[in-house]
Amino acid sequence: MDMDTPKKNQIGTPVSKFEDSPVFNYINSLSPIKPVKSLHITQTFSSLSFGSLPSVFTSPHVSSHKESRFLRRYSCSDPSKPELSSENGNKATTSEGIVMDTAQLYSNSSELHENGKSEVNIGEASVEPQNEGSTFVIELPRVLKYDCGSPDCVSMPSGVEADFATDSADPSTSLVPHVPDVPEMGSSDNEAQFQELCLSEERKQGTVYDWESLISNAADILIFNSPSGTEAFKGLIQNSLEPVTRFCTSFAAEFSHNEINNEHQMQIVDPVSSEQHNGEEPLSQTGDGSRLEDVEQTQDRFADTNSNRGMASNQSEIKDNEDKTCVAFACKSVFSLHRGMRRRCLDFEVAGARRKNLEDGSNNSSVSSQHDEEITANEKQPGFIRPCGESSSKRMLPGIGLHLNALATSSKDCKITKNENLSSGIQIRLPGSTVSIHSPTAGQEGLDKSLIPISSEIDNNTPENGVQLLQDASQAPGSLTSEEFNQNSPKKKRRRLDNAGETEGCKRCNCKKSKCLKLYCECFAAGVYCIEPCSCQECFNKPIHEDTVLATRKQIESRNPLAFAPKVIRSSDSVPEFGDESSKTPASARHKRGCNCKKSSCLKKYCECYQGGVGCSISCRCEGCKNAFGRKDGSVLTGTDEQDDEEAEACEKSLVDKPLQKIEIQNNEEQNPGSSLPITPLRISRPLLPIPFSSKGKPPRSSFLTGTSSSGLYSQKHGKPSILRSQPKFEKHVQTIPDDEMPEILRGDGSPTTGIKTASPNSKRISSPHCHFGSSSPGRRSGRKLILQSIPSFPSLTPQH
DNA sequence: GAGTTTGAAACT
DNA sequence: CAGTTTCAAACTC
Repeated sequence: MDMDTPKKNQIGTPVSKFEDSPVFNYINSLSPIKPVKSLHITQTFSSLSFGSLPSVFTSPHVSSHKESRFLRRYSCSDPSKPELSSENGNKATTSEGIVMDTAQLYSNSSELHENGKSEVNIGEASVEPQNEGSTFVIELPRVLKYDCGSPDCVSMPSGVEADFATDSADPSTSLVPHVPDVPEMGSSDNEAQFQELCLSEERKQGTVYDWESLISNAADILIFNSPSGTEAFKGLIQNSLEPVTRFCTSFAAEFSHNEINNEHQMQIVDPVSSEQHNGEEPLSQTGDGSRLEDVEQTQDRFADTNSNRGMASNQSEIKDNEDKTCVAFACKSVFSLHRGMRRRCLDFEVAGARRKNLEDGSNNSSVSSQHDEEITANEKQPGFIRPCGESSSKRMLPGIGLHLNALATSSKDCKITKNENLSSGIQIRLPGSTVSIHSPTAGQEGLDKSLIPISSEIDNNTPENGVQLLQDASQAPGSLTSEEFNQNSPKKKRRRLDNAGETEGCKRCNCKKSKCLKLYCECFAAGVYCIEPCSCQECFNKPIHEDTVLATRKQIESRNPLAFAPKVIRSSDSVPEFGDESSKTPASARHKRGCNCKKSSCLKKYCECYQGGVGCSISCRCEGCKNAFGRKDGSVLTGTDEQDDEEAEACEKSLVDKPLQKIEIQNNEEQNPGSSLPITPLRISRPLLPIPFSSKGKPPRSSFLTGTSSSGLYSQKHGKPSILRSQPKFEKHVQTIPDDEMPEILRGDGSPTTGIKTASPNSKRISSPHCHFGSSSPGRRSGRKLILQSIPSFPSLTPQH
């Protein structure tokens, strides 16, 4: 809970920044009109949200005509899109001028990017140069909105929230601030869109919550601004049971709201864009049915554009049922929120079960109920999380912190998920989808579908997904990831299977003598109870022996307070996802204690650093370190060109994969240090990879959440709060550097390695291009824009993975 | 699936 | 803190 408040606070600060920014002022000055529009928006928003929504639900296709908008919207915040569209359409009728403008803006922006099709543009991440205010403005607002909503987004969200609150008063202002941010977030509109898409889920989570809260209570709107993001989430969760309509409505309202604002801004900013829109407007304004089609088309386009990436699945889902999408969004949001909780297991199996459940009776309620149950369970179980078998979510919460490490180590799951995310360019969203998977929300078909593919990917790279995954892997930096993903080898298969099992339940242990009461046991170390899949003997790590488990845990902690803390600590950079993230990023994730490898050259999972997807640091005592994620020397694989390339790829990929791990890693405290620490680009880069997730938002969050709870189990008690924490943490990370060790480690990492023992020549790290983020860590913000631009579409897609 | 290797965890 | 033992995962065959 507390965590949430900090986030909000942080958010608030960003907003202020925007307002303070000259750009913001300029915009304000420009927009006398804006206020009026804003008014409309707000009005429409409220009215639409409530009134229009029902219709939307009834007719899923209500989507607005303006495909471009929707596309973006879909891309950005998929679930809400339909609703929004519908609402937008309504709004359009009501306030045609505004709506049209927005549509034009979108279209224009798209045209600007590519002469034509907004979709294409959307798909394309690039277009940095385009930056004409119009384009950016359009997308940005969305992004901002989404970001705003999402707790994850530190800067952005905060800004958004603030804007949101302010919007009621001055939409223009809110918009303005966003614009500047947008460029940072995504160099181009497309990128922004992608990011939005990717992040959308995560953001959605946050946003959704906010929206819901808004819907439920007008006062809730204020909530955005209010620090109590957590509350909003809770409300969402609880509300999840409530008719999805609220979500939809809320989404629609928000979207309309955002769109309107954007439109206004856009218009103000670019008269030209408005003109272009005018030409397009007629189309967009077509009846609602057209809107639906448009939406679908846009989605399709999206899918097409992103098909290579693997987005299609998600989009298809959306297409399937707009209403469902609404629900899905809600679910996703909920899931995303819970991700951290569940993440521990990331159990695909569980997810599948959940999916099934969702499908069967899939209902938000189910989800919420699950969450509730989980929560309750968590509360009941002080320390440990149940294994996958049990309510994974519950487990996740408590044990997340520990699990994170373990999970990270187990990276398999994480990687898989990451891959998945990556695989679907838009896929980035996939993460969300993955989330959805986990989430009980599965009620939605779309979600289910997404989930299924994902699962398939996870299990085996299913043809579709698999291909994508492969591609992704190829694309993805992480040579490692590719390896893991590709794992067609029997072993790999095993792992997958195991992972599947693990993911289902989490990791499986095979303890024979430790009774699963020592850190030897991954389950115990992760703060999770052993479950069926475990092959352990004489296991005491079960709820039945809760007392024993807790007592043992205490003992171990008394010896080493950080024994259950995530082994891998990420720098806050990773967290910063949002726009900044990439730029900020160079997350320097490091192993807390460092490894002591002598024969594995830190190239095998024997090495905890490698297993955790992080580079070795000064703290490592390894010999002949060749850690692909970064050598303790500080050189990141630079030594070998291959490695470099791989690293570069890996950076992105690994980031994708690692994000989970990284997520895991982060304890609030620990994270902070990392942020502060200068990161070696290479190391950071990969570690940063996770950050991309952050950009994607969800993964990081969950990870963060999980990670945040250094003592996942215990943290679980706080459960939700932990999630909230996670978000705040990101921001905080940078600022705060709580942990003793972590910071040091990170620092050590950041600093060129002393190469204590390493026999290998320590080559200075070569800041691999991929590491962009990492390099920029110090001056994150300043570099953001550059980074975004520099970032390949791929990264942007994944939203930083 | 059995056996080996490896390095962390635990112990002294 | 260093050295040794124990342990279970990772890996190989």
